[in-house]
This record gives sequence, structure tokens and C-alpha cells, in this order.
Amino acid sequence: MKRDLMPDETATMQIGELADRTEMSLRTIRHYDEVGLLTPSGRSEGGFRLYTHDDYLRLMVIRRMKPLGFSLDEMAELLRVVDALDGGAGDAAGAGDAGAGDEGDGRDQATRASLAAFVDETVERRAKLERQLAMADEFLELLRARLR
Amino acid sequence: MKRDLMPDETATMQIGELADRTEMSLRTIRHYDEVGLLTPSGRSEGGFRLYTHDDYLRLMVIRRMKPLGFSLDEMAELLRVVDALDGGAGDAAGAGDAGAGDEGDGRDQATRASLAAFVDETVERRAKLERQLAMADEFLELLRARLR
DNA sequence: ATGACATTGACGCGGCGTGAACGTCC
DNA sequence: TGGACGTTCACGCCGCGTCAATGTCA
Repeated sequence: MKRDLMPDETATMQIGELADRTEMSLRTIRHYDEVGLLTPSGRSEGGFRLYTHDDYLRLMVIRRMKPLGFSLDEMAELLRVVDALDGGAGDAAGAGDAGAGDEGDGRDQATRASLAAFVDETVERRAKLERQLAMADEFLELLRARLR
Repeated sequence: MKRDLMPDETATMQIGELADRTEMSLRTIRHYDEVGLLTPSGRSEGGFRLYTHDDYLRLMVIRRMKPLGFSLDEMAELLRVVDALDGGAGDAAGAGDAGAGDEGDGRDQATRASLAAFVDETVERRAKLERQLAMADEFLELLRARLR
């Protein structure tokens, strides 16, 4: 379902290598498949999951989202939004998303709005992370004070 | 079991006020009681949990530990260590810790070592938090790049 | 044919959220 | 006496970890 003609793009890897490269556990990656967050682009004859370089990139995005505490559903949502922007920018929607009409422009507007909302959320969560860091520092001082 | 003669120290509050002051949920505070992490210093006639100012301080310590991802058991452990240092510093061990002899000094040494270990752990976890912040920033840039 | 690597279940767990049904405080 | 505030069950959820039994790859 993709037509990039780059040389590496044909290569696929199986779950172990993906795990190594992303530093995520096998179980986690399988779980992401189970819940539809990251579906392998293919399967071998015998049923082994096969991941492309694109899959790898997606997983890296997921990995970066994790510290922010997004739920898996939210991550899936974000990936859809990003894909829509990529796929829908200069072209039509990828495939059979049946339903409403196809004013490609209005679609794009809405998608960009969603993305912007995600950015806002992210900024907030990032701020929370920083506050947590501050609490950590307070805690450290507290401990060190006890040690004299 | 404490002999501070400060005026406030007699005052107690019930769970709601503690929740407000610490910004923790009622459920969370009750859960901490259930698992023995923070046991209310008293109960009213009718069974209401009563918390002292000391309890409040303990809960604040807990709150600061949370972002670091310590388990509730680890938090309990740390609180015991800190209490031991406080109580055992100029005096004997609080109560019936049966077993070995009572070189109050050896005890203290071990306790301080535990505390130091906690400090080390905390420093590591703090570092991890910072790495997460970095990932968050990468993610943000990624999103913003998509928005043009 | 032998490991290394993979697969699908299925159960467990930590840290609470979220009711429901009921009791206590002032 | 009423309403705010509390109590104890008890089930649910998320994001995996951790077996176990089996199959597939180079």
C-alpha cells in the first residue's frame, strides 16, 4: 500500500530486531499489535510478524510519546492524524474510508486542527513533567538534609 | 508516642481536608491506608480517619516521591528509614525490635547506609525523568514540523 | 536437525477510579 | 433533621510482565 522506491524500504525485520532497535520489549510490541496501535506491515509464511522501516519510525514516535503519559488510544489517534496529513496533503485519502464526501481541503483543515490540539496537550504534559522534576529535586534535598 | 509541645500538633483533620491540602484523591489516601503506607494516627468514635500534621508531612513526602516511580512498598521502606534516623539519632530504638544487641551506633550506621542508597536511586531516577523530558521535546518538534 | 527466534493463549499485578449501600458528623 | 462528609466492600481498567506449550526460521 505504499509506493516509495527507496532501496532500504523493501527490507523488513522481525520483532526481535525491532525490539532491539527501539529498546522496547517484545511483549510491549506484541501488545501494541493486539490493540491495533502498531500492526506489522506483513507476516512471513509461518506467521512471523514483519516490520518495515516505516513501522520502526512509527514505533519511535510512540516511544517518544510514552513519557508524556498518553494512553495507547490517544497515541493511535495521533498516528492517524499524522498519517492523514502526510497522505492527504497532495493527494486523496489512502483507501476505503467510506462515508462523507471528499472536499480534500476541509478534511485537511480539520486534521490540522486535531494536530494542533495534540500539540497543546503535549505542551501541558511537558509542563507537568517539569513540575515532577521539581518535586524530585525537593525530595532529593529532603533526603540529603537527613544525611546531615 | 510523641512529646512535642507545639500548639497545632494536637489538631487533627479528617480525610477530606488532608486530600485538599495534599491534592491527592480520597481513594488514594484510603488506598495508602489499606496497604499500610500511611496509617491515620487516629480514628474518631464513629470510625472516621483522623490525621495529624505529621501524617500530612509524611503524605507530602510520598507525593514528592511519586514522580520518581517508586513503588508503594519502596516508599514505605524509605519512610521507615527516615523515621529510624529521626527517632534513633539521640535516643534508643523506639520499641521492641527484638534480636541483636543494642549498639545504637551500628544501627544508625546501617540506617544511614540505607538512606544513602535511596539517595543514589533517586538520583538515577531523576536522570531518567530528564531523559523523558528530552524525548518529550523531540516529540514536540516532530509535531510542530508537521504543522509546517 | 539444532538452536535461536518466533507464535498464541492465559493469568497476574500495581495503583488506583468508580460505583453502591450505608453510617457519622455538626 | 438534614446534608455534607465519611465508611467498607467489590469490581474494573490499563499496560504490560511472565510463564507455558508449540511452531518456524537460517
